[in-house]
Amino acid sequence: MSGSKGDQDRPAGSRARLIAAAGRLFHERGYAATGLSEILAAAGAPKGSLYHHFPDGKAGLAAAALEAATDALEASLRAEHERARDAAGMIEGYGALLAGWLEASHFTRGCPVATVALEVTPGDDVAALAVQGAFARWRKALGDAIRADGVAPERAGALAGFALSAIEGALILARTDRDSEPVRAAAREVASLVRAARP
Amino acid sequence: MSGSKGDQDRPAGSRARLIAAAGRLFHERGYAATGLSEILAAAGAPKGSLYHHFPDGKAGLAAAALEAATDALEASLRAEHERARDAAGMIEGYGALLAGWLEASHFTRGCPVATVALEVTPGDDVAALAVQGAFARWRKALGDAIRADGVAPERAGALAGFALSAIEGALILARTDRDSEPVRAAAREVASLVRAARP
DNA sequence: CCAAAATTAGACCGACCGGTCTATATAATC
DNA sequence: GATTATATAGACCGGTCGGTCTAATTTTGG
Repeated sequence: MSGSKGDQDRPAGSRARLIAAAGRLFHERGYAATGLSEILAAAGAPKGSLYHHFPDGKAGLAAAALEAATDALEASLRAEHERARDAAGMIEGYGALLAGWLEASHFTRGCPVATVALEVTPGDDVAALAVQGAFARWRKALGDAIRADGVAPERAGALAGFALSAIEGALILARTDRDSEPVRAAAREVASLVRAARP
Repeated sequence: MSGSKGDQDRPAGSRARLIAAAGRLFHERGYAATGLSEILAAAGAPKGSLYHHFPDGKAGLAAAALEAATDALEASLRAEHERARDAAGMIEGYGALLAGWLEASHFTRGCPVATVALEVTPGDDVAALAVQGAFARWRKALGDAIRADGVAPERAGALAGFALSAIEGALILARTDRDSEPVRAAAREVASLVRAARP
């Protein structure tokens, strides 16, 4: 093969196509509402491939898709931090980015993790951990950036959590109202709080 | 019967029991993940009753459950406004209320509307409208309270939307982390913003 | 008391669910 | 080129899905 194992080749291995298709469908419709047959059809793969690459079936595929989405979003967040000078600018820029993605998907894709997060039931340990981990990583990335601005660690942690809350919530409202303004507004409000917390 | 049509009697008519059971299950697990058979079993009603009271089946039942939940939450919000003196106090009190409910349900019930909101697909017009309406009503209730404090209407509207975003997002994080602190924290942050906006 | 309406009851339906399994094809390794 | 992993392919399974339909029962109104 042209790439190393785990990389997605341009013609795309079926494993990568399955993750991509599952990610998109879970993102838009949710976990329970998405059938394996839809995923298979979207990925152009037979069932055998799915259970070869993901012995745990739908749940394993979801875990992989969740992790991929988390990686991508965390990378975007950190990239946005490098682009902007400070944490406040990062947050505003990230809000704009998310708002743009939401519009581009015609308001069908908000936060890929939240969709699954609300379907997790006590007992779904794998999914619960994946979702928890995703939020924890974003919170850490946000906290790192805010602390780098000289904000007191305790206040920085609180602001990171609050920023995450506000943006997650705004994504839901924006998706529902088919209007990305709430996301940009939330980012602006939070950025303003972060600026006020700087020494 | 002891009550007028539409009221839920104490022994409870099957219509009311269906709405209650559906509300609870959709709230905890989501729409797609909840089967009719579970709802029927929880309500102790046969299928005939469901399709008699809700000719549109699962979707109609969900709409009714969503409306009931919205009514209850809006009433709580307005009651909290009467209890507290001002909008900021109302928001903090409401955050505490939501946090308490989340804990009481062992972190299985966050926002009943958000769960369904994220499963709505373009074409689900009834559900989309119900969800949109729920958020709009809460936003209005929040805005009314903030305006009553003398905050400029434009700023009050923005703060109401932001408050809703923050609390909705916090409910997701709190449910995921099994820790209600994000909800109280979000309410505190928003309340502080509202106080700062007063004349 | 009886007819009419409202409600309950659940058997039944085709479609689809996620998952298993065997057979085949394609690559990698010797 | 033979052998062994790796991956593809899809028929097939029991179970459950949401929904329909007929019959029995209860309640209501005259």
